[in-house]
Amino acid sequence: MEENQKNSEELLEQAERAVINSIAETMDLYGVTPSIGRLYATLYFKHDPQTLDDMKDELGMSKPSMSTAVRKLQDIDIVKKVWKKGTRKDLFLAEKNFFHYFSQFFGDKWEREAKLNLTAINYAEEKLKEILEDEDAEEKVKQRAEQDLKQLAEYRSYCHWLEQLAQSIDSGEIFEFLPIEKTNPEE
Amino acid sequence: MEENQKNSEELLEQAERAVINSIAETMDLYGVTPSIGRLYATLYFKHDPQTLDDMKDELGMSKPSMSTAVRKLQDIDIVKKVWKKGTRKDLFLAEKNFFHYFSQFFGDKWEREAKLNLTAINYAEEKLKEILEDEDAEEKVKQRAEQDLKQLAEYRSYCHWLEQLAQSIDSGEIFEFLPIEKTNPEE
DNA sequence: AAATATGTTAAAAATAAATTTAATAAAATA
DNA sequence: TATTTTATTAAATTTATTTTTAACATATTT
Repeated sequence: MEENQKNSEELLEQAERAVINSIAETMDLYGVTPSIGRLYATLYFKHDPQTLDDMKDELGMSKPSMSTAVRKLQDIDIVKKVWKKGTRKDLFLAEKNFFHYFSQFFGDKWEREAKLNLTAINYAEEKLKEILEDEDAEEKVKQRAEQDLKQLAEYRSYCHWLEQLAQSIDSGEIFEFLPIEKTNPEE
Repeated sequence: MEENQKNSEELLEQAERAVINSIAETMDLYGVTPSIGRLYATLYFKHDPQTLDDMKDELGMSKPSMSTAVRKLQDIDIVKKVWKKGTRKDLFLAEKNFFHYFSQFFGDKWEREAKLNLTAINYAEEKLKEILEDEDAEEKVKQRAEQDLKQLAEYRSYCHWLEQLAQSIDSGEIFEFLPIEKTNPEE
């Protein structure tokens, strides 16, 4: 029985460890460093809020590292500070809903990308049209301006599409097109 | 007239420069360094294929840098090597369809993320179920195993959803839900 | 108010990534 | 086949990022 208890704990450890590793490995996609990814993955399996000291012991890193890492995770809204009576230390809990995270992250990124590029495209189109309207401009330059304008029109389409996508994720509309399915185990 | 020709060229330069800067700035989203992003942005406005020497002159960097940068861009399929009679130097042309790029990039990333995590989730679920079936396991451990299983079921849903999304982008189905619109200028 | 506990900022150190120069390899011309 | 041109790899350098140690600030307890 002693034996078995030990075994169960080991199994639990193995199970969690496997998922922690894969989360940490894939989290670079969301713009966090491996260490910060690993911190999040570790918190993902904590069902009670953790202190900075807990984290530093768990990961074998310094406390300032934990402090900055956890702030980064708060910035991207996947870790929250919680309050508990009687504790002086700050306590943190991981947001476990990946959809929330996904939406936030890509929504922001795509919106930023679209906005920035659309601004540049608008500016460029203005200049290029000036060239086309200038009777004294060299033919070669005019041709190139025209070619650029054609290209930029396509780019504009793409930016607008990105905005649409971001918006449909933000509003949740996308889940009408691609519903979230409660899936059954074993693939 | 001399004056005006000069002016048109300047306008063209300004127009292209603005878009090059914004592309370079947003391209980190697609996992390339600023330099490589800038190289792509520069190639985006070249209507004739460019040699490594062209690029190195344009960006003021070394040839080996251009060589590795252009290979990276080939890897992610947004630059193609082209062949032209009579030239000994390699020639490269930018893929200008951003949808193509978007699909490729996120499709791959999301598929990889989903696959890797699903593998870990499957492994973990197996172990956790073993714990639940073990009569000698401590109650505390069993409870935690159950909690983990619940969490992982949600995570599995997310991974499957990601796979769906990747697939619908890959197949183009997503464009039925979010059509690409030919947009008109000035926002 | 002094002592202690906690978290954060700043400087320093360590690590990793990007870039260049130099060396090598491969291909093309003479 | 020797020479030249072009591209790539390897080593060295530079630059940027991450992490730590040490100093500081803030709050809490005694």
